[in-house]
Amino acid sequence: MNNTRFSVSLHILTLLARAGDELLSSEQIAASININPVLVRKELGNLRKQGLVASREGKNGGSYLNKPARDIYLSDIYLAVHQQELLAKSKNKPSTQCPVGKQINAHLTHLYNNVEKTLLTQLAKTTLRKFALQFG
Amino acid sequence: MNNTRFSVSLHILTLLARAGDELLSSEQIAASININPVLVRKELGNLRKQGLVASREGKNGGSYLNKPARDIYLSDIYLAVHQQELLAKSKNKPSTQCPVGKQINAHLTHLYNNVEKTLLTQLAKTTLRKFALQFG
DNA sequence: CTAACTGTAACAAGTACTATTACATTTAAT
DNA sequence: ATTAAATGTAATAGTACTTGTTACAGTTAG
Repeated sequence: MNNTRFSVSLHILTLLARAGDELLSSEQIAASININPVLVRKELGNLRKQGLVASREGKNGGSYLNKPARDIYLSDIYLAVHQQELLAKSKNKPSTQCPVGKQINAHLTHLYNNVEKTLLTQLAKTTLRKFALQFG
Repeated sequence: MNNTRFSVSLHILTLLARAGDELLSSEQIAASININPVLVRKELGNLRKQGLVASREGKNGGSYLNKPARDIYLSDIYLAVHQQELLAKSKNKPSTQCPVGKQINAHLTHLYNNVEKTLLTQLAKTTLRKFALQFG
């Protein structure tokens, strides 16, 4: 799993969960994560596309959770971040001559799908609310 | 999980499992994967360090499994590949001012450790023998 | 003693990730 | 209305990571 993007998204969502009704600007969020505000806005854009957050433009604008933190599962965040990669197929082109080479991608895909299913089940056991409550 | 290296290692080991007593050269393996032989030798070096394969230098040299394929679990391969990363800590430095920023790494680490444990359990359910047999 | 390998290091090329700059657009508040 | 503070997004630059290549010393079979 792409640790960086998942971590950033979870960090963002944790801040929003704790902010409640208050909107947070990309600058405030970026300060906590210590990354560039534009990256935050990009991740927010993705999370928005997945329906997890909403944003208000203009002065005093910012972002907030689009549904209660108890209804957001960590698996949702994983999926939001990995949506793209899941579709992207591997670029390696093993030999079509070799019996292993020509079948390996199919078998790897099958294996990865199973692993991912397990991983999602595991992540679905924790909600954003539960995660955010850890911070006291 | 770093798909590329895991895929390469599993590919290598599958070839070796099917080769039985016959040694395979890095060139033969590279041809099946369609990557550079030096990368194969690097991965073999790592797998050797983990005790999964052994190699013989010199003419007619090559590599072979260091234990029966039925005693190699896919989790062993995962661990062999990720040994380094597991130790490498994240380079992101969140704000120490923010209550979320200053604790997030600890919580993320805890979460990732749990996820990884699950993942290993899942991978431990399949042996290299079983995986290799799929290729008929 | 030669040919065919491995093992490694050093470097190059390619790719992906992250940061930065820039700016059009939107909205709140005065 | 005008200004100030945001978002949204594109384009570009810089950096880091991955993969490929070259080179060569060491090893072993025949």
